[in-house]
Amino acid sequence: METNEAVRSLSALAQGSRLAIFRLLVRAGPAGMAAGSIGEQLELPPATLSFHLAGLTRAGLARSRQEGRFVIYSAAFERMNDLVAFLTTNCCGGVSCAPQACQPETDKGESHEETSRARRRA
Amino acid sequence: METNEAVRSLSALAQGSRLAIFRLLVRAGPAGMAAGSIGEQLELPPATLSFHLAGLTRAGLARSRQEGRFVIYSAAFERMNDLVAFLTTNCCGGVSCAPQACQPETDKGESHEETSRARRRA
DNA sequence: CTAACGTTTCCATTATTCTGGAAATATGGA
DNA sequence: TCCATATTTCCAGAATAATGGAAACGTTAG
Repeated sequence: METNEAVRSLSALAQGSRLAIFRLLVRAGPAGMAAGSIGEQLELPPATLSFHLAGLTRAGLARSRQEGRFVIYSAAFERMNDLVAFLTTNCCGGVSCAPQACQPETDKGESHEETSRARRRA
Repeated sequence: METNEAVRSLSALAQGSRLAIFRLLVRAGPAGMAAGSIGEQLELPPATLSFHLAGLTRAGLARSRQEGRFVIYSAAFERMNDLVAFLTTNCCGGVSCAPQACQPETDKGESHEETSRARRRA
């Protein structure tokens, strides 16, 4: 993922309504949700909702498909994963520091070697 | 992690210079980097750099410690991990959809079927 | 065709953020 | 003490983003 794409995606998520919309779509899975349902659930007026949905779409984090009279929005999971990877790559210089294991000087009695192997399952 | 915290963190990352700074710090690991080195590497004037470092710090994504005449900044890995978790939780309704496995209709072929069912293990 | 519904566009107002020069503030050394 | 170096604060101009009412647009059913 390129830096500019990442900035666009992060900008899209850096706003209360859009973040709420995105998380709703993440929950909804590939099936997605109609624009109206989203607006109803989050209590957003149509114009505002549409503005934010357009933002998420422009950022590549959501897609839409027409289904009858409804427009169904769904999260772009692949893009979300790319973004997460972009943020965590080369964590600690790439040396034995799986993302979930990055815990700097925060705690006291932790070892310094045991986390070298990545645990990809959460 | 709370929504407002997430928005603050995402806002902090949603800007080219700050994203670059953060990734530099992620690479640097817990050792961190002096403010000056960051500015040098990214060619940012002092005022601009300080502005963005303050932003990252306010957002909880970086911390600073004084070391002699230098101020050393380092990434707050724990916060970064919280943020990633926040974005990916309840992916696909929580049904057997580990973050890295969320791949909806990404491929060239479209799938307009009801994919509300979980895919076991990608 | 017409009516009804769902969604988007238009628009103006308001609010927030980015930028960087210059000056102020810390820190350590001579 | 005084100087050099490192970083932050002050400031203000320029740019960008959020909001929501009203109207326009698309789609389907009757």
